[in-house]
Amino acid sequence: MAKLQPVRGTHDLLGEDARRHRHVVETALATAARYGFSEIQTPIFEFTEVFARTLGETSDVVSKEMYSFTDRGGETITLRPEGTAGVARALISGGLTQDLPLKLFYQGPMFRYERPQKGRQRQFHQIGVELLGVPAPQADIEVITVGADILDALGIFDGVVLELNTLGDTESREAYRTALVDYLIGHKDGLSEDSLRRLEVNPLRILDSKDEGDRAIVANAPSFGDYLNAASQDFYGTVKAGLEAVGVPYRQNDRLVRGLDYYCHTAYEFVTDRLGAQGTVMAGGRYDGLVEMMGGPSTPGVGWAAGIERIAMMIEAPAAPARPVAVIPVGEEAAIAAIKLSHDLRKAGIAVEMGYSGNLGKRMKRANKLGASHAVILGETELENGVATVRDLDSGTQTEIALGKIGDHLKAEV
RNA sequence: GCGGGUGUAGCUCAGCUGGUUAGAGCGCCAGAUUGUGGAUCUGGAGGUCGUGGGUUCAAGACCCAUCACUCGCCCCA
Repeated sequence: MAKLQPVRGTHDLLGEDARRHRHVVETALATAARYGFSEIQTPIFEFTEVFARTLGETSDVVSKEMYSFTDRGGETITLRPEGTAGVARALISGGLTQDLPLKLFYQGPMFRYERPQKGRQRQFHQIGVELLGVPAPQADIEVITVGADILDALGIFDGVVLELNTLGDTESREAYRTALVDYLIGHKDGLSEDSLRRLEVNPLRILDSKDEGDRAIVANAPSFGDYLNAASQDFYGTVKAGLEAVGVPYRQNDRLVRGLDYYCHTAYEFVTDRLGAQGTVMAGGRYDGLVEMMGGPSTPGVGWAAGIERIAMMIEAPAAPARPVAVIPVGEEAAIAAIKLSHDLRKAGIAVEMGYSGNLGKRMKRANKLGASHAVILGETELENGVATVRDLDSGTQTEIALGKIGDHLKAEV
């Protein structure tokens, strides 16, 4: 470390960036609240097992991207790489299965040891929702709809496309998986190196390979739709009908898959072409097997997560904070009076800036730079008369106003 | 983890085929203006040219390594 610098893939957030970030979180939380979601904050670290068990030992996230360490008590701990596992753990350990159905919203930092890129950092932030305890497709519809509504509230819905697919129930998925592997083994010679590896680990993933050779083979592969049993078809049909009813457009994407075993039925992603290689803005699916896999009672669930940084890059800049009023003392005597006046005005709900040094000219200059709407000048002559000079910095006009009435005057002006 | 690009002041960048004291604009500080800002003018601060090696009489420029950012792959939000 030659120079003091932030750890690779981490960033400081300030000014407009911080405002964008906050705006995403607040908009999402407020929107989700209208759908009955309430916030849950789970710890930033969990026992490593929580993630290893749920994400699968073979997944990239678990096998090479986790920030894991042994703490001073000898426990194996991992900084959370995603939010669902922690929520599922909380459901089990907190006995929340008594309160089903549950609609939870979360937000916060996640950690993955990945190569940083635009829209991909090692510490990144997600918002997400989980709807637990509802086996019916109405839950899927509601979860996708709240996501769409959030993107709409953030003004980026027109920059995004909802891609939708179904993985069917376990029976359908196993049947398809077998058929797909049989087919792919027959074309083994033409598959890319990556896909040969996927064939072992996660064959469904080959469906969305970007390799041209793979694509040619995949084009003639058996179709998932042919392997869906009646129940799975019904389920998916209801989800689609629901989305149509609420007017959320979607694009069927047969190649959209989820790697992990506990995913079933609905899989979806809101994607964009505005962020380069990082096209996925919000993604999720149904995970009926997850809670049981973690050792809890069989509990269906559906949810999504979205990258705050990615969304923050897409939205319009949020409104800047309200313009402050600059309180300017002139001379020693006025200093304390100015502190009191500032305090009173702030108590009255007005944003006040009062510099720490400088003469009137310098303070005026600073007030201008801060974008102050008014300067409230408090000098000896004003003090004697119990007034302050209130100058409108846009028009340049100024009047003397009694100290007790300044708050009201300023509020009336704005 | 793999492949490509970039790295000069707080910011955006210039710096010719290596040549002597590294520049501009914006921003910052100060003064013109010791109770009145925005404009203008004047002056000033700020750079081990990402870092470490190497080649050369001479390196910001060339070579190697390394760090960071960036684009794509992998994976994913």
